[in-house]
Amino acid sequence: MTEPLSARGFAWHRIEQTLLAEISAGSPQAGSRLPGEFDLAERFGVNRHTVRRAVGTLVDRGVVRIERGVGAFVAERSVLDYAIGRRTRFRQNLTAADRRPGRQVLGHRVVGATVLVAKALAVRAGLKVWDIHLLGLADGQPLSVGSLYAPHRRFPHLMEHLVASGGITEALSMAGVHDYTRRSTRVGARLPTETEAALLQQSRSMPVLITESVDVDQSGRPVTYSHVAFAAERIQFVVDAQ
Amino acid sequence: MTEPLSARGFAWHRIEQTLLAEISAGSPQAGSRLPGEFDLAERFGVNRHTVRRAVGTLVDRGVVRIERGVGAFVAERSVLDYAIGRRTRFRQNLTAADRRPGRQVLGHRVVGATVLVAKALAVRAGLKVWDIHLLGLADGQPLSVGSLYAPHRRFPHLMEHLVASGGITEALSMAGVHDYTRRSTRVGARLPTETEAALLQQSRSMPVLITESVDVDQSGRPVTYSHVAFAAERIQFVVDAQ
DNA sequence: GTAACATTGCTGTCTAGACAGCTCTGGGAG
DNA sequence: CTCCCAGAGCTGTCTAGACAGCAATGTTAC
Repeated sequence: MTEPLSARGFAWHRIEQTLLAEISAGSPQAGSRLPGEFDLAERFGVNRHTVRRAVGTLVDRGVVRIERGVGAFVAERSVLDYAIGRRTRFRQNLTAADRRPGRQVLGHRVVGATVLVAKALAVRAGLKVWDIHLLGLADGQPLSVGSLYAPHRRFPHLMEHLVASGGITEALSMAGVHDYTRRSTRVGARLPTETEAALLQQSRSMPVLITESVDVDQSGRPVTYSHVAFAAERIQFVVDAQ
Repeated sequence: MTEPLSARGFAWHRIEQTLLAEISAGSPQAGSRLPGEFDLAERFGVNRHTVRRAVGTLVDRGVVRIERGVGAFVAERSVLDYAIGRRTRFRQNLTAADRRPGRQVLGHRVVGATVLVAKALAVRAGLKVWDIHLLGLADGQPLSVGSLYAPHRRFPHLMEHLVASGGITEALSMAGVHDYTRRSTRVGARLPTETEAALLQQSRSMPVLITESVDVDQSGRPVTYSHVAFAAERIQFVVDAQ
């Protein structure tokens, strides 16, 4: 919910800060359960709804995770370093961090390129392109979700290759593109849509990092364009000078 | 507040969707005022608090902006493209986008380098370093807030130079570093702290993009280390292959 | 032993009302 | 004419209570 800057001094804010301090101090350990709403209300001498307000902001911050009908738990997390550079590869990045990579095709279709996609792929608007909806996993946990666009004419069997090999690099290789490099990446952040939050299994109030990227083949010709949302609480991008 | 995935079907969710659709359709134009809480409550046949829940989620999404004592307004925004590369410069990026750049020193002190800062600057932990708290402005509106770290021994008069010139590039030049390049940048996203939200004049539920960067001089020696939070709703990073 | 059921404890939604605090506006005092 | 202040209109906080819905537990019937 909205949290004005004048929040200091209000009961719910005081309770939020107290709980936050206790969690930081390790009193309710990561993963363990918080007292119930009625217990907390009694402890702080306020109504249950005021406690709900305080705990709600902690959920928004990602400090606390709530299971309906069960209780509130202190959240736990770990952040992945994801290198962005000329040779950005999902699989490579994850194995480098000792995480088990996973790809899942959520759906695919052939559509006319929008102006944005067409510009990125350097084709004319309306040209048939693949739109492959992909989920990226790290150790089985969802990490990214987004669309991969590629010209259908140049890669008519891309989906079959993708299904057969399981990796994008491999699928492109089967299609004759044995090497590709990242030409540009745009990075932004926003709150996720309902669908994104559900697929990433994260709260709607935790941000997602948005990347829009173009990969080109050895001759500099655009091969794929990707629009991907990453769970910001589980990832961090690293841009090194090349 | 927390928004479970089973939200569909509840009154507040229905109201949220209805208002969202109307805003998307342009009925309450960007910048214009929404009806008051009592009016909306009457219109949807619910209690005022249920309307507040719905509007609150729209505020969290950045669709609506609330001014206390006045009313709720449809938010409007514009996103700045900010290039991240070897020659990343705040002033340059802004003037390239035809925005008026501004810097404001919020405070400065000399501290012992933490392990993190020491590692970035390639000095021993505990060495005296500048910690200059800076606010970055675009057309007078706050865009970024963060700390700039630099070895105090090498740049004893950095603050004076910064005040005299107003720019980091200029201040470093006066200290003998006539050119520097970005060695690495880490990009992440999270929700802002209370202070950050206040300084950036944004909602606590809108994400900030976090960059940690190291600039090096021509000999490759680290010059400055920066930890900066950008208002994600007003900026987008562009990483181009160099 | 096991499957179906009822109970218990918890979170989620909604209503109703009271009061505080902020912003703007209009009227009166100077 | 200007300044100040009261009031109107609005959002923010908190209380109180009711009921729905979910999950785990224990109990009963087979």
